[in-house]
Amino acid sequence: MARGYNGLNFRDIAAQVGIKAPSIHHHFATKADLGAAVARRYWEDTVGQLAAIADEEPDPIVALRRYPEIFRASLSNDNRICLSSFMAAEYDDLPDRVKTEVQCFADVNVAWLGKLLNDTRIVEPGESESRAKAIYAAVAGAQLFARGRSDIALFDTMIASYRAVGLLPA
Amino acid sequence: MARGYNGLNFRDIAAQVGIKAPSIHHHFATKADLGAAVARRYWEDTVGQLAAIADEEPDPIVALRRYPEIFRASLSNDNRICLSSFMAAEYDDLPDRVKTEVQCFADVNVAWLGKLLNDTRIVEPGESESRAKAIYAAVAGAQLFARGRSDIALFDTMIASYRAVGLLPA
DNA sequence: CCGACCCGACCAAGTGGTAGATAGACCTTG
DNA sequence: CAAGGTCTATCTACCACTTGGTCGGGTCGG
Repeated sequence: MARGYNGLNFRDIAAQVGIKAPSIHHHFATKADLGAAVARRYWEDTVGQLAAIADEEPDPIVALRRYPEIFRASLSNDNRICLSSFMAAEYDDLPDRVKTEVQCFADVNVAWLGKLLNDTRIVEPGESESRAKAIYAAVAGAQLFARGRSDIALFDTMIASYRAVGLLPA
Repeated sequence: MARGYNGLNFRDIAAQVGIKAPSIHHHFATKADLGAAVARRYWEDTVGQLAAIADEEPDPIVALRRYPEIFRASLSNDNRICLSSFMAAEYDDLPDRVKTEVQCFADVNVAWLGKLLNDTRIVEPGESESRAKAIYAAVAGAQLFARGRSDIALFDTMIASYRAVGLLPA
C-alpha cells in the first residue's frame, strides 16, 4: 500500500503471497473489494495502536504527546504514508467502498484525539473536535512532507514546532 | 493534474487540447518530460501568487495571514490539491525529474514563509525555517483532509485552529 | 525544399477479470 | 471402512482494454 491504489496490482500481490494472480479473485471478487479490505484492516490496526497508547498512559496529556509516534512509525517502516494521504491524488477515481474505508482512518484518529482533548482541559469543550482535526491534519501533513524527502528528522522538526506553539501538548 | 501522475494519460490530455495523442510527443518526448513541465509550471505559478500577496501587503504579518488563500483556492477550483500532496502516494515510482520539480513547490512555499517569518519578529530568528516548514505541512495537510471530504468549510475550521494556537498569525 | 506540426495505424506491455480444469480436504452415506 | 460428492483453493490459458510510445506519411508556412 506504499504506492497508491493504482499501484496496487494483482500480479505483484500474488507474487508476494506466493500465489498466481487469478487466485486472488477467490478471496476478493474485485479490486475494489481488495482495496477496501486493505484499507479496513489498516484503520483497524490504527485503532489498536491508539487504544494501546491510551491504555499505557493514564494521563491524557502524555497520551496526546505520544500521538505522532504512529505516523513516525510509518515513516520508519519503509518510508510509508498513512491511508488518507495516499488516497489524496487518486481520490476522484477511487471506488466508493474504498473511499469510505479510507475516511474511517481519519475518523478514528479524530475521534481518539477529540476524546483525549476533552478529558484534558487544555481546550474549550466546544472546540475539542475542531482542534482534533487540526492536529490530525498537521501531523499527517508533516508525515507527507517528510516522506517526500525521505527525512524522518524533518518530521521530528515539524512536530517540535507544533509543540512549541501549543498545537500539541509540550 | 487532479488525479495524480498515473492518472495523467496522453489520450485524455490530447482530447482536452484538441489534438491526437501521438502529437504530444512532438512537444514532450516522454511522459516524464510532460510531468516535469506541468510540475514546473505549477510551482512557477505559485511563486507568482506568493509574490503578489507579498506585494499587496506591506505588513508581513498580514501577508502571512493570507497564506492559506492559495491552498483554499485549489479546493474551490474543482477540489484540487497541491503538487506535493498528490505526489505522495506515487512518490516511489515517480521519475526523478518530476520528483525534483514537485519538491520545488514545497521549497518555494517554505522559502516565502521563512522570509516573512524572519521579517516579523513573531519567531526566534533561528527557528523561522522550521516554523515555515511546520506551517506549510499543516496547511497542506488541512487541504488534503478537506479535499477528502469535499468540504471547504472543514479547511477553514482547521486554519482557524492554527490561528487560535498561534501557528499562523491571528 | 524544409522543418514544425499533426495524423492514422500500429505495437509491446501491463491492467483487471473470466472460464474451465485440477488437486486435496472434509463430510456424508451405503 | 470405502466410495462418492461437495467445497475450497489453486492453476493455466485467455480476453478486452488501456497505457506510453513508434513509424511513416501528410500538410502547410517560410
